[in-house]
Amino acid sequence: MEKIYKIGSKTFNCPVALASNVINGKWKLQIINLLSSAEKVRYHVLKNDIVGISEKMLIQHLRELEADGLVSRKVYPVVPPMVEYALTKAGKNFVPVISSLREWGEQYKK
Amino acid sequence: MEKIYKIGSKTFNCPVALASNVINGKWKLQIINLLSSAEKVRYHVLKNDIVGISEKMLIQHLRELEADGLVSRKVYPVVPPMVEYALTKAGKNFVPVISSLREWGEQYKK
DNA sequence: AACAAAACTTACTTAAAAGTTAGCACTTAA
DNA sequence: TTAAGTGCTAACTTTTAAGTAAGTTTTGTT
Repeated sequence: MEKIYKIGSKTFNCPVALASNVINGKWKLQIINLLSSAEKVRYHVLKNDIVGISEKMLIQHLRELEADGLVSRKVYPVVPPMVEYALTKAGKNFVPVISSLREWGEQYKK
Repeated sequence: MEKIYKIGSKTFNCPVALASNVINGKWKLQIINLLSSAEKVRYHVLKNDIVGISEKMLIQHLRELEADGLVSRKVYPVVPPMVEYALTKAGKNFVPVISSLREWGEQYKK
């Protein structure tokens, strides 16, 4: 019997392969990173703080993270629109990964 | 003045962006994961243990990890060939990231 | 009447990543 | 003489990711 790891409809044979798949995407880690800095973050804040990201990619990655259960989305029925993104439980569980990743990256500071 | 993070000829404005770039690639985390399981690992072991990877991608990712300074390569002049891959200092520094990633992934075990 | 704000959506193009198949080099063993 | 073992490389195709630019909605404000 083989160990099986599942998220949504995706199946993997090791936890690292699963995690790797979930964070695959040019901006995913940066999005999670920013979301981890506050309880909730509005769309335009994400857009402004992640340097270089296009709206298309931001939305696309947010939707994927939502589908994978790391991110939640709350819409307020106002005009102009207001949408807040936040980490779910699974997303918050991911924060230690981001922290160690950030710490690793710090060694390359110039 | 903006904080700048550099690895090779690549420049980033945040450590997470840098790390994200280094591990970008379908199999990179799995390769680092396997390399972290021993002092040195032979090419065919990597090839056999990472389910689904093609030789092209394995070599390509190994070369990129080498270029980014996480992996070292040692060739023994014998026949049939023998090549050992290992984590460098920077690669070993990355192991805590892999560990927390693996732990996060474990919650999806079925 | 036009414009601004916020959070998108759509259509399209380009670029990059990944997959496929085949082949090579060298030596030993069957 | 033929095959096996090991670690690749090259050429090519397919698939996926990412980028670009424009348009949409709703209401308040100038």
